[in-house]
Amino acid sequence: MDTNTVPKPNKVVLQRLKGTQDVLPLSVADVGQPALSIHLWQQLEQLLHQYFQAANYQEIRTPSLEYTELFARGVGEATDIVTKEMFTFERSDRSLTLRPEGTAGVVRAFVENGLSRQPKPVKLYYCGPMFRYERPQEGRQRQFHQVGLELLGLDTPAADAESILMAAGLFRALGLPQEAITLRINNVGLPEDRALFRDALKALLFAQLPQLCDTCQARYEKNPLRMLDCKVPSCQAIYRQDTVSDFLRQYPWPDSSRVPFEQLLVLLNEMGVSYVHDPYLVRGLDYYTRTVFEFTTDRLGAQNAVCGGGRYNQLVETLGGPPTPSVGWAIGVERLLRLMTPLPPARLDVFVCSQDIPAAFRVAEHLRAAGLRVEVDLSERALGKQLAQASKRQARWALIRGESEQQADEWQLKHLDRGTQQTVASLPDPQVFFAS
RNA sequence: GCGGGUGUCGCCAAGCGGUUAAGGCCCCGGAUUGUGGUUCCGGUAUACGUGGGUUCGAUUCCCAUCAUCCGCCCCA
Repeated sequence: MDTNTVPKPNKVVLQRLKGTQDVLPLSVADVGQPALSIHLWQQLEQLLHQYFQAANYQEIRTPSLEYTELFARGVGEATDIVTKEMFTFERSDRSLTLRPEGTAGVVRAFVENGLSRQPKPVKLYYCGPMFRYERPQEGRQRQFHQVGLELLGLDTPAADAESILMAAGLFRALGLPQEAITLRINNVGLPEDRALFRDALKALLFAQLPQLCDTCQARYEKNPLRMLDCKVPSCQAIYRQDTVSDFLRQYPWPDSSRVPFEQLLVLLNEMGVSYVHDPYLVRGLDYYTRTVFEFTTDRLGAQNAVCGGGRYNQLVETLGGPPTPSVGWAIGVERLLRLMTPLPPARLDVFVCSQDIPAAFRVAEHLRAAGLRVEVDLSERALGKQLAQASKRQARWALIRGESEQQADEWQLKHLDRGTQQTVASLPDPQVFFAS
């Protein structure tokens, strides 16, 4: 470091934090650009609430800030998220963290507010910002958003199936091309069974341990299943050899870990949901039991996961609640938005050009009450200028009032696409005059 | 944390050692003191990311730094 270089006070405080985004409105003319717009966001949100509520899921909103301990215990002490990706700070000798994912907070609220006493299953969904301290790149931000579903209090193949169907159905409802999305699914067993599975896997790989990368060697001790997720080619070569692959595919899981998963696959087949049973699929969060799944796409660059989830039968207990087997998933909203096709935005119906401001406000209120989108020109400029504004804003109609109209208490109604114009009353009938 | 690319007005973008640092879009005004979308004219702006170095002279070359984008890792 060059010690005689004194960094000058800069504009940093006036900039967005790295990895955060402003979501901006786009004008009608801008739509079609790939930029993330508030317009597309609203399109998603509107459909989202309707979609979940149609299946009787209730929205839950939990704080963005929680005690650090919640995530340490909920997500898992050894996970990447907890060890290196959390925004954590100290306040009044408590450690606080901006939530890196949604499930832990939802489960905390479920326990704290006694939702565990409601009839099971409790069906919840959420949508909100999450925070992870990572290097930003395409499809990855430090503040991003997730839509999540949690189905609490039931351990049936049907519950797993519904959660997956809800995700797949949401993609369909949002108009995503089906061929762009792949469902991958796997069984990681119940904890007590997974311990044996893990030991068996370690025994199988023991001989090749020296050939594995450093990360894999560390995972061999701490979290052997995550080894399978390794991207290093030399490691993958080892994991993909027949002995390992056959082991994964043919591992004799006890009935309690195996049967419900097989029933789930039958249900998915029955429902015509296509999936890939990927024995190498493992997930980075510690709380999953038995079913894990992921929806991936090939259209988003390196960040190919759009939805991840699975069953978590012990998390609620871990966080101090009664035994509550549950299943859930989360979708990355920004990634989802990039797969969506924007609808044409609603167009401005009426632009009111007048220097008689009270009359302009009155007619605007009148027409808005009928559901029209109406804007009043506030510039007090010449009518020609105001009309130019009407065009720039791509309004369908302009209501024009100059001196003579003010005398007669009427408006000139101009259809801006056709150029036709007629005289209307001071409060024209929306049904009659703004029909087409 | 580790690689690679890129930084010139709000946006796009020329200049690549000596320029009043082009041009286009947007915005504002005028032609048109009451009628738009076309056209013509004019106008606003702390624009060369920041700090050093080389040089008589740096937007241009070198170094560092910051920001941003893409990739690794990880995840949604």
